[in-house]
Amino acid sequence: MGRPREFSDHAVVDAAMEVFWEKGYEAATTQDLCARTGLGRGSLYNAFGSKHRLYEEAVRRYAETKGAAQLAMLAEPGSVRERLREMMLGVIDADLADPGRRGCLALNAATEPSGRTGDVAALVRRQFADLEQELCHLVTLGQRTGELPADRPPLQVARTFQSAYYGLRVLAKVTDDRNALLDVMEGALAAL
Amino acid sequence: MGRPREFSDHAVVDAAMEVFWEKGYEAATTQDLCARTGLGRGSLYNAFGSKHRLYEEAVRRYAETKGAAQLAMLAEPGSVRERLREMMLGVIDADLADPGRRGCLALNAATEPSGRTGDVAALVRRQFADLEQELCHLVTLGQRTGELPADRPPLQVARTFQSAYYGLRVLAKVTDDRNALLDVMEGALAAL
DNA sequence: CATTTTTTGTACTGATCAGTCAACTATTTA
DNA sequence: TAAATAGTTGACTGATCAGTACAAAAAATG
Repeated sequence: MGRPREFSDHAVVDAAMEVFWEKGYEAATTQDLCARTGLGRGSLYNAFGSKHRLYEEAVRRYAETKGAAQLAMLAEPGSVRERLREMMLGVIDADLADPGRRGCLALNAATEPSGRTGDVAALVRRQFADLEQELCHLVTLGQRTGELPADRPPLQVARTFQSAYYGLRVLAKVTDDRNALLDVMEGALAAL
Repeated sequence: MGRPREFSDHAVVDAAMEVFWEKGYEAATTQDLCARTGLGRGSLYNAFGSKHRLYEEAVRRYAETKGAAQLAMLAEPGSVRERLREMMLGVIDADLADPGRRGCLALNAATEPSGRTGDVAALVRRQFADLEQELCHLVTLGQRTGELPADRPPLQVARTFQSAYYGLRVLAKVTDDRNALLDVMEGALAAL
């Protein structure tokens, strides 16, 4: 009861996510957030309490949308190598095409001091763990079907691939050298 | 001529480096920098001009000290695998032992928006390139001596290893799971 | 010793920060 | 329609920000 909200929570968190994604937590101002979300200060604080709580929501939303989409992509049909190649190629193209070089919000949050404690860190950990699990599942599958050599523990292989993947996204932050990124991809696939 | 400085530039930049390393660029305040360096605002600004210029100096200093030390470690005697294992083990131990989880300053700079443009980005790029080159040299050496299989381009192998290395440092930011980090190491070494 | 040059310490600046508050508006409920 | 409830608005707060101004202090130069 009472006056209804004039905005959709999802849309507002999506907008806030964009701000944090572009600027990081520290550099994002509440003014930026108001401008992008279209909300006044009062509404923003009434709905989310603080800049940091909104940040948590944004990271959560990132996991629910972008993170989930990536996991879904990995679950599509095709050989294991094809799917992993698809994922990395998609990231290379997306990162290089983005003039703001925002990269991966979860990775950004992991690196920024503000995201290394409390709820944000927990969200990031979970997102990392989800990817690890999906990759491990894929490697296990590939080993079972004979597509991949089965001489090494799937979890180890998955974790190494995941590391190469995050390293790739770090490199993509500062380099324009597509060939370097493609080398990372080829090497990571060859290491399976 | 004129009054001599009461401080050593190196010592001051070292102190500033610690601040930026712990807090990142945005969250580090000029007050933090004054407190840690022991300089007054006047001296700091007279000597370095701005917070951002001091940041540049700090990143440069990081490359000159920590970065160079790491490259030197890779050049020590021992088999290629031994040296690479040493490097990763050292990083795992160091990162997990650091309560502040500062990680690698160059990597932090690469992900923070402030470090993705201008001189700081150039410094980070160079540091990445230096490591790539040293790794490539090591792989080439290993392939020549027969320690490593020579069926893949050394540069590709080096780049993939480098990516896994940076990914490792990202993971170490949010996880305490030493086994997960060791898996990354073992997998990266197995992929050589 | 007086002048020049540079550093140092500190008080100060305007801007901007995250967050608050009270008046006002819109809706539900009785 | 009147009371209750919740959302919106924009001005406001004190704190803190990066950076500056300036006078005092310390050295070099003549």
